[in-house]
Amino acid sequence: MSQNKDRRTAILEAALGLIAERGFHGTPASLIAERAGVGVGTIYRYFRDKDELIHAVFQDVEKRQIEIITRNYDEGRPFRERFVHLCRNVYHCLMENPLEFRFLEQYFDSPYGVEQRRRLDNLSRPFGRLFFAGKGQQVLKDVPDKMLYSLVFGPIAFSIKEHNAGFLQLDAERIDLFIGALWDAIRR
Amino acid sequence: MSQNKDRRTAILEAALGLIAERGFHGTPASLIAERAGVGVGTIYRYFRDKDELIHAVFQDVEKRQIEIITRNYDEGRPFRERFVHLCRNVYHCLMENPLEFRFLEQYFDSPYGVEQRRRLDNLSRPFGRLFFAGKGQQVLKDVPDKMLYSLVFGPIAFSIKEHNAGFLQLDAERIDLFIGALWDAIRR
DNA sequence: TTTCCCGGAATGAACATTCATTCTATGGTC
DNA sequence: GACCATAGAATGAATGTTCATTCCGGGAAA
Repeated sequence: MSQNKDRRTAILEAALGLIAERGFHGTPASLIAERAGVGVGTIYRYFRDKDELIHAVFQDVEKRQIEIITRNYDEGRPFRERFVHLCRNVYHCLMENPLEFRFLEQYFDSPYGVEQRRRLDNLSRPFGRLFFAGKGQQVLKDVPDKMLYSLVFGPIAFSIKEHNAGFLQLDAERIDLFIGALWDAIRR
Repeated sequence: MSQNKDRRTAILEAALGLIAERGFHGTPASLIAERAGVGVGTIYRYFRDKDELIHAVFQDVEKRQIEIITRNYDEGRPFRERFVHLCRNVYHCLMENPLEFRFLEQYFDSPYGVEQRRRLDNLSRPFGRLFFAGKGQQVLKDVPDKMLYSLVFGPIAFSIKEHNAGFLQLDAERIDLFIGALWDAIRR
């Protein structure tokens, strides 16, 4: 019973790690099976085919991320404070698990993820509410939400890539510096 | 003589288009040959293997982009004006050729492009000089160049993706609105 | 015994790459 | 000009490899 759960999880984790490291190309089912400590055939007991496996990995990752992003989030706090909190959480959860980040990168920019592009909205729903309120209170620039998303997520994703590639050291202080700049970009 | 040039070019263009549309996976050499109006074997006359072809496509695209970005660029103009000019050109050249943009996206976020990540520096060298001057004159935030890059290229890339996916209409006016926000993010 | 789950060898499809052969262009000879 | 010889480019069928997926023998649980 929990054996099932464990195997499935092992396969998902192996796939996540391998795909993050080697891309979709470079990770044959045989490798996934090997790292998961499982026979090749077993993969097909849990997932119809490789595509289904990959989408399952995505959903798994997404679920965890949403959980982290909204952790300790209090809609009652002042506006800027909420923004900083959310951004910190985003940085946190993307930097904490570089594997997940690399997987998401690949996923969204590949045919797999194109259909799911809208799902980004899930990740950013709390931001959506924040932006709505902010525009209403004339705190934020009065531009389409998508523009605000771009101004916030664009730099975050870009900077984490640079960080992971070793070109930019991102410590807590730098991150707050960044978030300050993001705020400057979206504030009225 | 120019026949050679033409064939090579035809192969590069076919590869660019197909990879942009279908990803690295989905484009076998046979398809590239077919679209280029060329025998499969011919590809291997011009490129050692598929990897070399893909890197060649990248270099080709990069060259054209640099040319466009620095077009009509006058280092003598005032600071903010230069910034706006460069940003407009970046938007312009990335939006003008969605195929090239999609190719670059895939390339950079795949094992192919990781080793070339540094090359982004080529694309952004004029920005580098701008940032250096701007920090010296205390016009820009005194943070690492990579942070400034992230604050500028991150939103640009992100917003163009949204545009290409049909979620955000980007006309000249919007673009200038964007560039204004980018400026707010990096200015002191 | 029956049922269910595993592993991993076996299968076949999809590809990248090669290479024997066919073309084409050039220039020398009459 | 007509003819031929040669070099080197182009071709695509053939090859070998790499997978995703299937299948079957074996063993654990019931």
